[in-house]
Amino acid sequence: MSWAPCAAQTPNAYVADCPTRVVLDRISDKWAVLILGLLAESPMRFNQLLRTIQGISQKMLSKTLKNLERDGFVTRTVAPTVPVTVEYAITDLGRTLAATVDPLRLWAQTHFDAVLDAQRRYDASAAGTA
Amino acid sequence: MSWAPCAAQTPNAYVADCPTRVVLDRISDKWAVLILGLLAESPMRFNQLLRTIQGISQKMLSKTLKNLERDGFVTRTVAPTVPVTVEYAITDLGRTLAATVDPLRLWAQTHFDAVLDAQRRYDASAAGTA
DNA sequence: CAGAATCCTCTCTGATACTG
DNA sequence: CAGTATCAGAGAGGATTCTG
Repeated sequence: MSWAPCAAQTPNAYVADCPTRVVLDRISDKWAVLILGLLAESPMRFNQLLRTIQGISQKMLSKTLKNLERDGFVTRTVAPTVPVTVEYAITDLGRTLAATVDPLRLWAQTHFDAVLDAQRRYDASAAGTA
Repeated sequence: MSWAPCAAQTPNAYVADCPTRVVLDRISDKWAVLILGLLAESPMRFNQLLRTIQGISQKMLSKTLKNLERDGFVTRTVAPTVPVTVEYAITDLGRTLAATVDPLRLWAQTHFDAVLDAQRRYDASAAGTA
């Protein structure tokens, strides 16, 4: 709902770029990338993720996992043990996404200081402006 | 405020990865990537961007540009013409970010169908589950 | 263990009106 | 032209409670 940018009819390729927005929206999920990264290392169970991430609510974990599963990035496997056991694992598709997002992590680490510097400069001059 | 994941003390590298989150949060700004992409092609003025993007509100454009400027991704240049003219341009830092995000665009375009397929399958089976 | 359902708050965002 | 200020609605997300 409300895919405004998709309706834009400008000749610019970036504007009408819907698939990109879909992906970016998933990436922007505060926890999605984090979970994907964890699952890329090894499959995990629900409460295991809940404990590992620590800061995520049960609701958000549930919701995020559901989204990731829906997009085909992770699989959900239920083992009919006594207290039911559910394991989440990354898919091949999810793995390619994780691999694509990874450079962003490196960029962030590399340019983090530059960004912080820019912010400090901006805030300093903005203080005088206001 | 509320940087929960930063507070997590797990041994996993992904969890405490703050710079990544900062970058992802900026990327997740619905319009930030779009604007950055436009400015990467050529500098633009405020209303020019407003008209080009078409679907963004003036408020969001203003806010997003301010954020991008604060992070050092774009510059804001005021020309003291009769009705004041403001030009926004991408910086070198912004350009490296745009370049890093670009693979994500390609990934999105390449795997968009796979994601849609996964969603359809999920929705179909979910219908039976519910 | 692995969630679903409920409540409630707080932010994001759009629409509208005003300014230099 | 290039914004800022204000109001109001929608939705994200946390805390808590309950279930199979």
